[in-house]
Amino acid sequence: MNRIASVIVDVPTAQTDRSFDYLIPDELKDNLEVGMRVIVPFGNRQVQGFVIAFKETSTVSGLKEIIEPMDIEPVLNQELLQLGEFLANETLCLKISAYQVMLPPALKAKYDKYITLAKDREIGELPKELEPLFLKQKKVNWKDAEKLVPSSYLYRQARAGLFDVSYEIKNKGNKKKNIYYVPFSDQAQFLNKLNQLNLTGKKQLQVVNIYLQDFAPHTVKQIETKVPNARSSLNQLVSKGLLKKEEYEEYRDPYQNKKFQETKALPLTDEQELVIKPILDSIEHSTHEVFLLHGVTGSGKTEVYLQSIEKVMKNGKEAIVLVPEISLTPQMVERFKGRFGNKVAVLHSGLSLGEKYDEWRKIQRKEVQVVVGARSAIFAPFENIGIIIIDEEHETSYKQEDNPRYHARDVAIERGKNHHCPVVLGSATPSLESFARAQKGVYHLLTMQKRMNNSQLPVVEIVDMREELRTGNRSMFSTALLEKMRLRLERSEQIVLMLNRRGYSSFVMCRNCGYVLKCPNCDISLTYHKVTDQVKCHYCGFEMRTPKQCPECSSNHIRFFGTGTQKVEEELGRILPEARVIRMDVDTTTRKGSHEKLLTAFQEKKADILLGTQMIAKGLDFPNITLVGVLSADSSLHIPDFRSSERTFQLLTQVSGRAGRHELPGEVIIQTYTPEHYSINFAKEHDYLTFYQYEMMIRKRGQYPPFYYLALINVSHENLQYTYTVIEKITSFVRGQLADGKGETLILGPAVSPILKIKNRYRYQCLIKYKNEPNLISTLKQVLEHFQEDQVKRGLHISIDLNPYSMM
DNA sequence: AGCACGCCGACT
DNA sequence: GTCGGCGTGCTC
Repeated sequence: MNRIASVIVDVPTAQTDRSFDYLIPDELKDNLEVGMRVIVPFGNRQVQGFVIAFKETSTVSGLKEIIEPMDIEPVLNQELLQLGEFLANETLCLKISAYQVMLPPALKAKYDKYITLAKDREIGELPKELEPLFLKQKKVNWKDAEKLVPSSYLYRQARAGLFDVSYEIKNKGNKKKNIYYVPFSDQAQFLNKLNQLNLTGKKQLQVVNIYLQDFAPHTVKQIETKVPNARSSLNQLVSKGLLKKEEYEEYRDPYQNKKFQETKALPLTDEQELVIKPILDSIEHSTHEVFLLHGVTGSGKTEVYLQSIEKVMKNGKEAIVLVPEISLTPQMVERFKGRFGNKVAVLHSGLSLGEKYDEWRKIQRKEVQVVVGARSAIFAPFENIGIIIIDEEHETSYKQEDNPRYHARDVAIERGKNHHCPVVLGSATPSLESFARAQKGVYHLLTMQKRMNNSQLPVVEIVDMREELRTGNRSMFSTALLEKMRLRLERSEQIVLMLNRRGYSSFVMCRNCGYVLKCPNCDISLTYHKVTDQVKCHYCGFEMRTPKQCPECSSNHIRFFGTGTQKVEEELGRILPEARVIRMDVDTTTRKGSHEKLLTAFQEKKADILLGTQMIAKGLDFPNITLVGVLSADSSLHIPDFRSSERTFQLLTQVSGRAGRHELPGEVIIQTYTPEHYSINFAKEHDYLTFYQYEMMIRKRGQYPPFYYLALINVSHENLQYTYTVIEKITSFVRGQLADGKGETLILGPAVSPILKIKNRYRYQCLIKYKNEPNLISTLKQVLEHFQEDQVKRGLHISIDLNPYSMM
């Protein structure tokens, strides 16, 4: 019984996207579980795989045996295995990719290829170049050998029998282990043994004294702080049987050096009471329900989350909290750690591979009950989830932009169903999709309209920059904004300035011939970065020295147009020299922890102005901010994407919410060249509902979500002609399979992607709009299958995104 | 993905 | 005739 295991192998292709059966060797029978990773023979090599099921018979004869398990306990539980199937179906990804995405990256298999000299062959038979390598070690990394001789030679000689080739799976995420010296047995026996031994060594006695005091495990390092060079004495005590050596797994705790202020549950406002009641009911009765918590900025959503989680923990269950890119909001971590202490694991992209692995292990070992994290934390391997919370549910970072292209919200709801628990989506500006569902009664809508501390929403003023230009103000600051900034500086209150464009200028043009510097790899103009005197491409990372002469006409009238954060910083230094400015954008926050450092500095009032891109719009809660300035609301408005109005509204509302959250009242200035735009005007009024209704009307007219579902097929290749041929074939195939025009399905394309070329690849797309299309998934799978070969051999990329969030 | 098998052209 | 090019198909 159970002699056979079904395994999904780590070979990411469509042809191998199914299970393969393997015999379980007798010695593994009791130690192998579903959900473990194993190493299996596949073809003539070894690969990693996931055991997804056991069975007694197989339709395949001549099964091979599993070589060995990689885990002591399963890394995926039953629910996650099933969730993988769900992901593969819903996002058209390979099963193996679905499973990989659920694990911390440290557990992803990496293979190394090695060659060894075959038996009865001599080193002398090797070419001279390889000799030193083989003299040093028996097993030589293929990549190292490849650097010295052509790989064709290696292949030929391997076939001819000079080398044996082997594969080794290297496990990146090594557990951080420490060796501890532990007193042998219990205290009585320890003393007993000590008396028998009659120790003479001075150092040994010193060491024993330490153990007599605390009777606890110590590392060599710890002992050596009291007894220098104690290593050999410790080892002697081990050989005498008084101590024993043990390896303990040690966690790298990224927050270990930080003190968290302990907090208690705060009394809830009437609104909060009203809102939390149905959530607590759902927790109590273990019913799955999706709540949309719509609360204005500063209305105290977090306290509702915290107290819901408290209830869940009291019931002995676990909680998952998703926060958009958490490193952005250390304040959030603080609140959770402060309330729940070491019961919280934190997972986000700012951690190292090892740190992520350690946090994940705490979850796996049930040492924590709460996980706070970015998107992928939705796969936390809990087994008894009592609530899932997604804060800032409208954030686009919850959608993963490469395979598997999943949305954390969908996964959360699926897991909520599995665990019969509530899912809470919170936002001041819910996505249209979610709010529409709440309106239809699919989600349970909960509303909070008042700010805590009785503070008022800030007064928002729109400044027409065309008017400014007419009155002769050519600076990037309107008179109104500048005046209000001066006032804040006088009163030593703080200012937040947002400009959604990094770098110095947005494009570089020759005034003589009109030539604009473009990226050689992408269809995008280059951005000037003054600090390094370089021009950079923000899509592929291309950078070069700024040319002194125009590459087209050789004139030296090269000028910089448009405004980025760097230029604003420079300008601020000129017009408000007394102001201390912190600039925060991708360029100043790449280093680990730099983000937090900048924010802390601002919090400690070491600066008057925080200037940044949209990354400063979220989550900041500093009482001293009384002015928010949006330098140009237009940059996010004119992106060719049907969601650009929604994003602009969300961004403006979020950033406005940074002002006047506490005692001091806040003010917001929005500068724009299109002051009549509805996104800007409804944001000014803090009127989500009217914005929602207006935008819904536009979506209905444009046949966009939430009225239609979308599927986007994107094709890219180095050759323009070939790319077009492929997308044309795909589009006409899809037209034939789906009810184009007949039912409520519309197929648009082929069309050029909004950015024709990125990283030297031309891009075309086809957009499918549908309401109910039972053939969709199978049709798209056929597309992928049909072009599978071209993808491998000709370097064609086809991506299919169901419910895309970026049309680029 | 990685590898064997197998069918065609250019050489000892 | 044979070596080696890379198109095709398979991996429990």
